[in-house]
Amino acid sequence: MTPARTKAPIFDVARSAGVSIKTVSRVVNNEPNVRQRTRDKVLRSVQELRYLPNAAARELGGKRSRVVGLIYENAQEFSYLNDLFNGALRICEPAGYTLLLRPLTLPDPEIVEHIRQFALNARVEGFVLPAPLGDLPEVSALLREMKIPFAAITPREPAPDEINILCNDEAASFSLTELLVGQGHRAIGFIKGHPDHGASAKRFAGYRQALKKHGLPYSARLVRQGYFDFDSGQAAAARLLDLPRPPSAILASNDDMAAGVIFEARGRGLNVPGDLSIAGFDDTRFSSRIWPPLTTVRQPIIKMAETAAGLLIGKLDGSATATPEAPFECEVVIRESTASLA
Amino acid sequence: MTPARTKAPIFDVARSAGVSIKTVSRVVNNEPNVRQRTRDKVLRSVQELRYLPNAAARELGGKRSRVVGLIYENAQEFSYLNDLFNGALRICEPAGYTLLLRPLTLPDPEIVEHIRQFALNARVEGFVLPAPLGDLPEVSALLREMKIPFAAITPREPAPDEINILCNDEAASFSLTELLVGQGHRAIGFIKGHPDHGASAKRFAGYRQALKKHGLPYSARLVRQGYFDFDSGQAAAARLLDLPRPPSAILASNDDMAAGVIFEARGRGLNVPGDLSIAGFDDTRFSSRIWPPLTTVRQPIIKMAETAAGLLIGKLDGSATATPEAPFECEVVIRESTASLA
DNA sequence: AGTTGCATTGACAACGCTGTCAGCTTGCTG
DNA sequence: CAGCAAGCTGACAGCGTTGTCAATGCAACT
Repeated sequence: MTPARTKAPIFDVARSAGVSIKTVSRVVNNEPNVRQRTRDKVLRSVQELRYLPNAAARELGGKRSRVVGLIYENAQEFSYLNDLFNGALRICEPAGYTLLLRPLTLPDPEIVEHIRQFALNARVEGFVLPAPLGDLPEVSALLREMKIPFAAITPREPAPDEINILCNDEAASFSLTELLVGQGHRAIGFIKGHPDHGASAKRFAGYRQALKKHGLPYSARLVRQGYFDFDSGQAAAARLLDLPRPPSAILASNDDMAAGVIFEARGRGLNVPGDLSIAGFDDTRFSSRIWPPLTTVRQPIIKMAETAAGLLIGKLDGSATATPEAPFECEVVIRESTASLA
Repeated sequence: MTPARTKAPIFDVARSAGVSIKTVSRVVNNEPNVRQRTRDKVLRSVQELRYLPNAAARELGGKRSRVVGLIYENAQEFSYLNDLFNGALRICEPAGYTLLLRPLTLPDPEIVEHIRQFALNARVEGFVLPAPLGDLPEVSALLREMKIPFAAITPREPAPDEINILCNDEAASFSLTELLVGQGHRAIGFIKGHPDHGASAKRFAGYRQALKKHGLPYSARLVRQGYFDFDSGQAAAARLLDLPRPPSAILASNDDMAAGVIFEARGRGLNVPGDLSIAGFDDTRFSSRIWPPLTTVRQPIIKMAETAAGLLIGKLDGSATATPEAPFECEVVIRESTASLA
């Protein structure tokens, strides 16, 4: 008894549409050189039979895995990662791409090997590189060597031939500083972000420019290095508040550090914003939920991730459109952690 | 000119080891019936040539995709998701499985269709179902229909033939309540969690039991329904604090809601813990970073996820070991949001 | 009508594994 | 020492696509 197997799904579609499997393949992959009438016929059969191409066979036959990798620093703010993932997924899924996540613990002396293994194992065709990964020279060198294109999100220095997603951190920082100046603050402390992140330098630059514009003196005393984490924010705040003439406002380069500043301030019995105004960056999930709710800057991360994934997929699909893309706009969110100087 | 192609990687290994490709396949897949000497020879060649099996070919030939799906409610606490993912990944990766994430927005009338599509597209072989997904009957029905095994994490009602990862929420809630009682609190408010989550009922039960044990009257006035989110916590707190004789302590069924309670308390000028003690559940990233740091309960989520993934893979690989698995232990973390009644 | 050239289509061989099954070895048993 | 079962190994046929290339159709030309 010969089993009445129907060879493969694609055969069924081909038979039902009265064409060859190759033509079905062409239609499914949106290739040119198929008459409209034929295309319609095939499409109808595809729908009718709920045909779903077998990804494994596709990859084996066609050398394309349709896998996009998103590698990230595991210490990153979760809400940032979540937005990143959701944004990228929103583009990848409908485009028929699989989005694969891979956390990395930095610093990692073997990062190159880790990424290489991941790329090989998962047959990653293109990477989304959120900060600070886009700034690690060994990483971009590896990807270039492996000929895997990538989209860097807010890298410090945009790589010339790659996709870069930027946002106007500097302008946002400028605005935030101006806000504090407008509230009468004269001694404004600043906590820098992690030096490996592209955003850190930009945020600092915006701060300095705003001071300059308003004729306020820049004082290195009022600037401390932080590392984007809560503890470093708290430590930096402690040192700023220990100053003989402490600042009346502190600008932290992200919300985690700003939360650390609030923590430290409250620990000292200081009233926020009465005694000390505090602002951060990123508009984290908890920014609006700690007390007092944090004045901060919101990046359109979801949109940025969508754009990154979209451009990357465009490149992979060959429908390229290289892109200078204007930087994305950040938005200052004013809440209750900042107030006019009494 | 015939290109001197070496057929396929596995051929090279076979040649180098002086065996057939089938034997290489056996060794790589850890199948039985290979002499130790042969196995060693092959393994040596594998290492030497850095052989990496082609996943697509493997899937096409063998009908196994080695993909584990992790679907989750997008509104979940990020740190919870992060732990979940990292835990599961820690097991999947070395085992040669790919872990695929898929957020779901609940409630979703088309959830079944969404999961079906995901399972089909990604050829998912097994699912990890964190709460509350393990409790949706349509979801488990679908997976059973598709014959896809799953591991449910803290489901309300463990499914008989599936893998269930539990933890002793009830005991932890009991301890937490006892702690407050021990601090002299007599009127202890309770904010329930989302009714769809298995943990909610257990946490509530632990609270009641502790009251009972210590001879404190149970009062429905002091219990409010919440939904695990900040806002519902704040709203519930508002109603509890509006009571003619408000509680001196509030136990919220998770940290997000506890943060809402703190927020509400501070908004009313109440001193925490001086005027009101507050405790939560989950030991979220921010639990220790808000002011005051939160007394809470920590679940070993990473371990739970590891176990879930491990058991699931065991089932998929056929090296099953069905598992009654004792529930995991939660740990009460005492911080500064709770204090003795003055 | 015969040509030319391009658009359209199909036949068929990969792609790199695993499953099946038959064949060869071993080690025991009687 | 034949006989047999169990252990081990390899040949070969898929698996469901896509790439290649040859064949065909068709319109616009001579």
